[in-house]
Amino acid sequence: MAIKDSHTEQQIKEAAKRLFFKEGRFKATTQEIADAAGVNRTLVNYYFRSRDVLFDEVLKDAREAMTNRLKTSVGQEDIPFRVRIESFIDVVMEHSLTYPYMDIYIVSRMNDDFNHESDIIANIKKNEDLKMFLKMIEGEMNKGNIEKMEPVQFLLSLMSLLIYPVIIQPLFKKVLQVTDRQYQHLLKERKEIILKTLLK
Amino acid sequence: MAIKDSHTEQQIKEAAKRLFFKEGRFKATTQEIADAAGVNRTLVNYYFRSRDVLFDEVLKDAREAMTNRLKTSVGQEDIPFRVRIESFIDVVMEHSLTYPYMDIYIVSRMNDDFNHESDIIANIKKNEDLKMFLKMIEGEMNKGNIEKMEPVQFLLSLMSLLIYPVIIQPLFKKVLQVTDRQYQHLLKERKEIILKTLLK
DNA sequence: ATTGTGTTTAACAAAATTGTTAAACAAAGA
DNA sequence: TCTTTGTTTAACAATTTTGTTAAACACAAT
Repeated sequence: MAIKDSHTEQQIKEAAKRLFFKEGRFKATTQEIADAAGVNRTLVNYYFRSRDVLFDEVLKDAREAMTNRLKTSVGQEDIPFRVRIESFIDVVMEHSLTYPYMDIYIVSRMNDDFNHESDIIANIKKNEDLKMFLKMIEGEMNKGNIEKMEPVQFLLSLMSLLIYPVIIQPLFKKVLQVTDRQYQHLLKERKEIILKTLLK
Repeated sequence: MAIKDSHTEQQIKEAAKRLFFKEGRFKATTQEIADAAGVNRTLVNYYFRSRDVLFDEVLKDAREAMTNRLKTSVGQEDIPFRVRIESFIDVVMEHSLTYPYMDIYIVSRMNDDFNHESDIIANIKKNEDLKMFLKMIEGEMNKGNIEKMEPVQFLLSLMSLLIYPVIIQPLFKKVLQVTDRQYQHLLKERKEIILKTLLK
């Protein structure tokens, strides 16, 4: 076997993640993915059985990477709440800039997939880390550090403020008539704004 | 000519809006649209030349409807800022609940359409109403009613808090393990939360 | 050198999707 | 009634997309 090329599978995955999650090419074909990876299209079917399986695998990968990054930074013990939130913002913001369309693509696939064929999507569920995070938020509310509300609402607001400006970027650049540079600048400023907005 | 059926075109449009913007079926085929409208598929091509033209027309319709609703409520003269914002929230929230995926679908189409074939998308631009709205926000910042920042950032936050929770609904219902009823309840509560969050 | 294993390719088949054409149809007006 | 106009349908053609198969290939181990 050709050891040098054992990374073909990885190249295909990378290309798929790029097209699906980064460039938001929701209907990228196997041909386009193969082209982006610089390989023969048949290899997509050789390594992954179908386009859907490929999608599910890269989705699983990307979600796991995300979860791990959150665990090792936000999940640390004995750090003050504010630092934890800052950490959360950093990780999610970076992830969101790398793969802006990941979550939206999941939603899009959920909407298409009314037969519930995807195990990966079927297995998305509340995990312990999330429960802990929500508990922590609740604690801060009781301490009076955050406005009181359902902890889930705080999480919703936080995620909204972080992710929406990134996914809506192409449209807002036109609507607001700002250049790419200007918009990137706006995004960078958002961490401080989000902190001020949510942690008064 | 059959007067009774002059609404066929409208039925197709309604079905398209429903599938594209409400149900988030991004890759809905002309057949699916025709089925949803209860008409023969060929009629889609008869009334609209192609799927893309149909998309552009319903997009144009939906955006115009939205703009008009904003104009007649938010755009009124001599109303206090807070009422104006409340009005904005009401209109955008209602629109977002009716057509959650509209903006995202536009973005998705912009990402696909690197040849810039769509006039409707090409013609999206900053309008006077938006400029006025941003000016008004700036004014309130100077009066000290809102945290000072780029007015555009305020708009971004406002839109994020309003729209993201709606589009991410299918995913978050799974992640948070809440029922549809519970999530709808969360969404209803958001108006107050957004007001408290942004207009301290 | 040859065998075996995993990789890559081209050729093929099947299905899905789109758009066109020509004929059938329905109703209104001459 | 007959003609005209606009609507609807079925049949067709073209294209795109997917997935399979079998052969070619490369390399490692024997």
